[in-house]
Amino acid sequence: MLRLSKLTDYAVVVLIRLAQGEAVQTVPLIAQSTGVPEPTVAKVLKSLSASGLVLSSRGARGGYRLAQTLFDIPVSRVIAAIDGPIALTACVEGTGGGCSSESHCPGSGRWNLVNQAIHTALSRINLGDMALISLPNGLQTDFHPSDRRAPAFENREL
Amino acid sequence: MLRLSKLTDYAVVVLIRLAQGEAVQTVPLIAQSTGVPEPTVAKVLKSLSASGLVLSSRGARGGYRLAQTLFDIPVSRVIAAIDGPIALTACVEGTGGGCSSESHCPGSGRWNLVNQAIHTALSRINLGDMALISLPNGLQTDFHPSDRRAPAFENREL
DNA sequence: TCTATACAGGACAAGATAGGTCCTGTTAGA
DNA sequence: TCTAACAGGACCTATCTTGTCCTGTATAGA
Repeated sequence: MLRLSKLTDYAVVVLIRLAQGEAVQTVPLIAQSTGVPEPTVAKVLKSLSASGLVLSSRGARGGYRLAQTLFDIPVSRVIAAIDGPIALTACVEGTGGGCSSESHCPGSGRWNLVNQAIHTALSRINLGDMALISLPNGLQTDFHPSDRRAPAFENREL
Repeated sequence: MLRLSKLTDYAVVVLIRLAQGEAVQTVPLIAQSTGVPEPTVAKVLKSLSASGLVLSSRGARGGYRLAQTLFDIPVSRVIAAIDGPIALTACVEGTGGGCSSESHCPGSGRWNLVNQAIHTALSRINLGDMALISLPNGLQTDFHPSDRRAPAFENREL
């Protein structure tokens, strides 16, 4: 199975949660509302913060908030933030090589075509699309108004 | 990193090898020419045989051969043969559910959009394309003539 | 200035999974 | 009948992911 780490799934849940309710939310609050364990939420948010997807503020009244709207975050960025560069195998340009059977390998660029196709596909889907699909209708109005660009999803084509 | 199993990579190597040289090839022969360990080649070929991508014949003079040309095998079929259905997470329709935090999960169909996009992308790339990219020019004429559909790759668009 | 709050950045252990090996049985050609 | 070669498992090991914990640092408010 083509596998994505659970942490990436959690990251999507957390980001969608951040788009709801208070602008700035703490780790315990997010953990409680999403059901994801608190240390795991913290871990995910650290990665997202390092990638610039969320902004953090320390100290009392601190917490995390989205750096941009869900519709501006392609799925590929979330995956890259948590799992690193999107690449199907170790035999891919840019990952530094080191394949033990490189001499027998009929070409190091074999999977590049596939990687490009997947990256393109993932760049076309944003978290706003995913949130709209996953949320019950009643909750869709719970988005922070500034996080909603009306035409973005209605005329969106995959 | 969005990871594909090594076995899938081996499967592609083995399938491309099967398109070269003798029509029927044994496991030891393929292992020798590809550098992949013999037991691993056997394991991969069993899976490919079960999926109908290769045909097996037992007994002396037996071995494996391609069931169809490389250009008729999309990458998605190889991945499905080795790794099972293409699905990014456990929370996907058709995998039977069982997610422990399903009650908190804001929508089980969240990743379906992404899965569909990836599946579409992978269905558009076939092993013939990959073989042409990965092989040195001198070896490209080493394909079995019947495995080559001239217009297929020259005008192919991703 | 002090204290409580909350993130930052690691280290680490347990469980799951993939990768690889081996064994026995079955089939088919010589 | 013998040998070559695939079929179908079981099984072990190494690696990776997941989840947890600890210590340090920054900030707001009293």
